[in-house]
Amino acid sequence: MATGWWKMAAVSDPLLARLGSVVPLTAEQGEVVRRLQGPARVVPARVTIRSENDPVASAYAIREGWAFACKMLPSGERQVTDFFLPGDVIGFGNLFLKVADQSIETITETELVEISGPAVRLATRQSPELMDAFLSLVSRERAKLVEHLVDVGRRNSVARVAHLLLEVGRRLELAGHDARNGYACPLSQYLLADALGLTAIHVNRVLRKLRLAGLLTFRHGHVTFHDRARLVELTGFDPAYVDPKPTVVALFARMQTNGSPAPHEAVGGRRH
Amino acid sequence: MATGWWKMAAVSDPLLARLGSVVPLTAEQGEVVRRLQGPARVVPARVTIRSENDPVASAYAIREGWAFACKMLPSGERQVTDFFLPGDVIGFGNLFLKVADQSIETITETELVEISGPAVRLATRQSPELMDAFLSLVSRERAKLVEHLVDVGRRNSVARVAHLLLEVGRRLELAGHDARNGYACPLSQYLLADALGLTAIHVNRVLRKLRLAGLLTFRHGHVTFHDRARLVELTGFDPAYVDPKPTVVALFARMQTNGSPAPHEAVGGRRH
DNA sequence: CGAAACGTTGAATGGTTTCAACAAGAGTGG
DNA sequence: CCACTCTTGTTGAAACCATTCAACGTTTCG
Repeated sequence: MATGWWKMAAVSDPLLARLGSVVPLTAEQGEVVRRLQGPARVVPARVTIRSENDPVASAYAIREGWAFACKMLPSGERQVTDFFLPGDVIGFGNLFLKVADQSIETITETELVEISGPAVRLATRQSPELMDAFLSLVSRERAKLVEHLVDVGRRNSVARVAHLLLEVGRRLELAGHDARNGYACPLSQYLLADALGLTAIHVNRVLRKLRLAGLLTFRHGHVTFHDRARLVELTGFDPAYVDPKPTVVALFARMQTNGSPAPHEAVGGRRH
Repeated sequence: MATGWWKMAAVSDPLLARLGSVVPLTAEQGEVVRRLQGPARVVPARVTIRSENDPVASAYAIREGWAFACKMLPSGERQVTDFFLPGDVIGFGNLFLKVADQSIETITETELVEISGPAVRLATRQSPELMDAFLSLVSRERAKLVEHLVDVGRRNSVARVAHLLLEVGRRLELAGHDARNGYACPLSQYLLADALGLTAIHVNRVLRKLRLAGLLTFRHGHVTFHDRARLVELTGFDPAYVDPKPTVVALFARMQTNGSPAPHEAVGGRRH
């Protein structure tokens, strides 16, 4: 962390914060969550934390720094599937696979906490609330993936780049950083390219276009939004899929007390 | 089902089959699984079973027919995120979101069973084995999504189309159909295009190219593989992500009996 | 039969990549 | 501290791939 320009305030317990944002947890449950985690560990930049096909025994919480998940193709190309920001909890979706289907690598120096998979499994069995919170995180991971697929499949390169930078900004805001008008961003144009299905060269040109259009500037590791309204319009960015929603738990609870465990309403008949 | 040419033998209980392929279930647990499901219902082709932003109260199992999940963009374009085949269980990944993040529509006439979300939730709380099986299905959904993202982001159009057709073939095989050399396939070129981030017109040209290259033929609703080896080489297709693996359960069980609930091994130090 | 969805083809256009080259910044070791 | 290297950023020109527009054939279904 020689330069440290991208450094941000570390959350004391990211996992607890994330789970708690979904379901209110008692002090006792908070203690259980704390015990799922190993000691904090500092990993240098550009280190592979876990490789594809490695056995999966843990998830991770990032207290500080940036990382990403990717998959390599036989041809040597790579597809970045997700970026991980300070405060993010990662790898829950892999926890029930025998081997990891993606690698995880650090971008900057990163302080992370290992979360024991088996311990998570035990805890969720003992506490339904924890299971709900846990499943919520998995759902969020999935929702991000779906949005990413839409991005790559059906948006043009300008909207693609802008959309990703808006998403990252929104996620930083949710983690308590002020990213409304911009943020420090250690993502290289190569990483952006591999996430968005473009070449780094083209990402460069797209960034120039965005800059000349007065929409946003991404230079020297800093993203600045110049015209948020037009950016949102251009990309169709809707932060719903990253914002922490109260889970469906409330709904479930209501249904149970109504004594109607299996409602089979008629299937809709809309035609397209 | 006027023509019925694509009709296939319906599985008696797809949900039970899928869960059972992951974790061995007792007769008692099988009975619980059976009670999660509503009556079978036949839905015509081209019907929206569930729309984006609808509240999520159930998942579905397809006894027969094909369906797909998609997301619409403000521009009116759509991104197909997954196809659902006979025997597939769908929508588990959405079960813990408040509202659906994707629509689900039938392609052919479809016979499906509704699976009550609240009932699933209760069942998984009472039976750890069911929870494992349930989480495994969610993981598989996620793995398919990741592979799809790689497809759209980093494969050329020819490999993209071929890869999707290989995947569908493999999934049909796993469901007990003989699809080694080909299969009946009701997917239109428009659907393929919206799944793969291409235009229908271009999909048409790509299919011609594949046909002329002697690799595969997709015409009149039937896919035929002419040179599987070269197709696999061309696409880098590795069915691991669709094949039902024994869950990580065995591993977990071993760790628990070792009395080591939270192993925090050193993080790997590989550099890229 | 007629309508609607799906498939097919050509020609022109435009977006993206490729290749090649060079500039700028960050980190390393003498 | 400077020279060196490595990574990242930047630009131009040519080649390529995919889309668009427009038209027509085919199949399916009411």
